[in-house]
Amino acid sequence: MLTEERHQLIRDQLAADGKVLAGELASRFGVSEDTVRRDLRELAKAGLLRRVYGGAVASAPFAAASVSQRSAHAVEEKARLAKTAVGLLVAGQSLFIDGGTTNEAIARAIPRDMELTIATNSLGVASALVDRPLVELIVLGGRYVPDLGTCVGADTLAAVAQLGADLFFLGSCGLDVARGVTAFDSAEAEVKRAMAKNSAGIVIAVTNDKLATAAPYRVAGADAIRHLVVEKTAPPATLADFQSLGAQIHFA
Amino acid sequence: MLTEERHQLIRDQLAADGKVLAGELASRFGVSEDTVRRDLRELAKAGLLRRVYGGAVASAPFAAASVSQRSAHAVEEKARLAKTAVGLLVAGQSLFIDGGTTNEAIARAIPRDMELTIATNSLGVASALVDRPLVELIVLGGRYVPDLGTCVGADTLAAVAQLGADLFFLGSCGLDVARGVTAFDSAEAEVKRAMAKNSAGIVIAVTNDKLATAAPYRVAGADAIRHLVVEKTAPPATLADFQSLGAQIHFA
DNA sequence: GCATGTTTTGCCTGTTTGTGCAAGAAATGA
DNA sequence: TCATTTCTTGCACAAACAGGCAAAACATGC
Repeated sequence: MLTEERHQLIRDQLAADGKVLAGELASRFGVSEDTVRRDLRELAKAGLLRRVYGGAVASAPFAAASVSQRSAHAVEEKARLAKTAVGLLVAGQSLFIDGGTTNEAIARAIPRDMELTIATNSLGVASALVDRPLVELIVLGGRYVPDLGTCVGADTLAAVAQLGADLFFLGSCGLDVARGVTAFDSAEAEVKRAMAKNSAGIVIAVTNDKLATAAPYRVAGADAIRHLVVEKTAPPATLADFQSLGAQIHFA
Repeated sequence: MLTEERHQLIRDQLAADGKVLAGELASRFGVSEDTVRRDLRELAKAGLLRRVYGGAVASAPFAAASVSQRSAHAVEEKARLAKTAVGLLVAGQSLFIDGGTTNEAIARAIPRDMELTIATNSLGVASALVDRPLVELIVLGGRYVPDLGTCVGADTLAAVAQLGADLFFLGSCGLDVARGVTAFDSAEAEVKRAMAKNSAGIVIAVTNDKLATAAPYRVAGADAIRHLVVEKTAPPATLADFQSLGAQIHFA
């Protein structure tokens, strides 16, 4: 049996059942589980499936961008980043928080006994804050975009324009020294720019996979970042670049 | 069975039923309750559900403290009212839906295959609609009031003023023939009035305990009600009064 | 044919991850 | 209050994992 042949059969079963088991494939193909694991690893690297313990599942192409699907990814890391990020907060501050799973983790990590004013266009962030009695929550309405989990558009921009904040927790889609902070969506980037304009400092918390990557729409230059919260394992060279542009680095 | 698979099934049931029981899941998956508890703990950590004693519930704003206390009340009745209320909808319509547990039940009851434009100031309603791909959702932002589960204030009013709707699902606090539709909160009443003004017809769905009661702030006269959805056990005399003022009565 | 280098595969190594069990803590309901 | 259920924590075991290694199959050049 050819390697290519196995790959095709794996993809077929994945399309039919939505999942495959490593052991099952091994006995079906008459090869060792190690070989199957290698196959799965390769296919995962090509983005054709998502590897999980015991096998693999279909890498939902449509829902990949959707917030609900993403949030299962790198939960631990994001929780650690969130914990460090909330350490930057001072009681009484006012914040902008936009969308993204990292920002939702930050919202959940905000201590219940801290008095804050928080404006957000993310329903996920808003939900996380509804039962915080000391948080004055301002919802930035507008047209809701399911893929982003946030509100965007003219209404959102108008609402942002009327507010100011001490800190802006910017959910970054891509972060690169040269290209700055970038987003995948034009309307989303516009809202982020408005928030950045009306806040005194920008805080960005990112997992390693966002570092040194860029998306089409520019939000702000790398020099606009006041605080950068990263994992301990982040590449030091990249961090040094951001630091030289004025960003304060915080390790989670 | 893959861990990932269990997580997905848990989320599916959560989306369908709004709750899951640890013991039930364990026997359904053929694993120990400890494993299910670990699954639930992980999903809760990712913010995908809210852990409760005995299982888990959907992590939506309607699980917030103030609202959840109410939502435990008369769940069955409200689900029936909701089912009848969505029967009034026609594909392509635009709606205002404001807060309240009954309106949240209505939002959940909206069929997934119906195309609608829905504007709401309730986070509970909004989160119930986020995964309806055919619903164009407009969030009416503003200052969030935890006790109400809705946004109110000048920003909300400004957003409402820019929109119009075919129907307005008015979450009523009190409903009396003489005093009309009334609310407990001044700012809340103001938003309701704005929505009523910009919509072609008002729909009110109420449980019996709201009938023939009144709250301090007046929203609209009883003659403004186009559709009134009530329980089968509602007092006929009261209903006759509303009917004589032009309301169409629908029994759940 | 022969030698060389590459690819694929299976096996072995230690490590990680998921699972069930048991004991103690916490929450619930009478 | 007490009894029961549910939950968390620590532990042990098995399954699954990545990486290194060597044998076999294959291609390439002489």
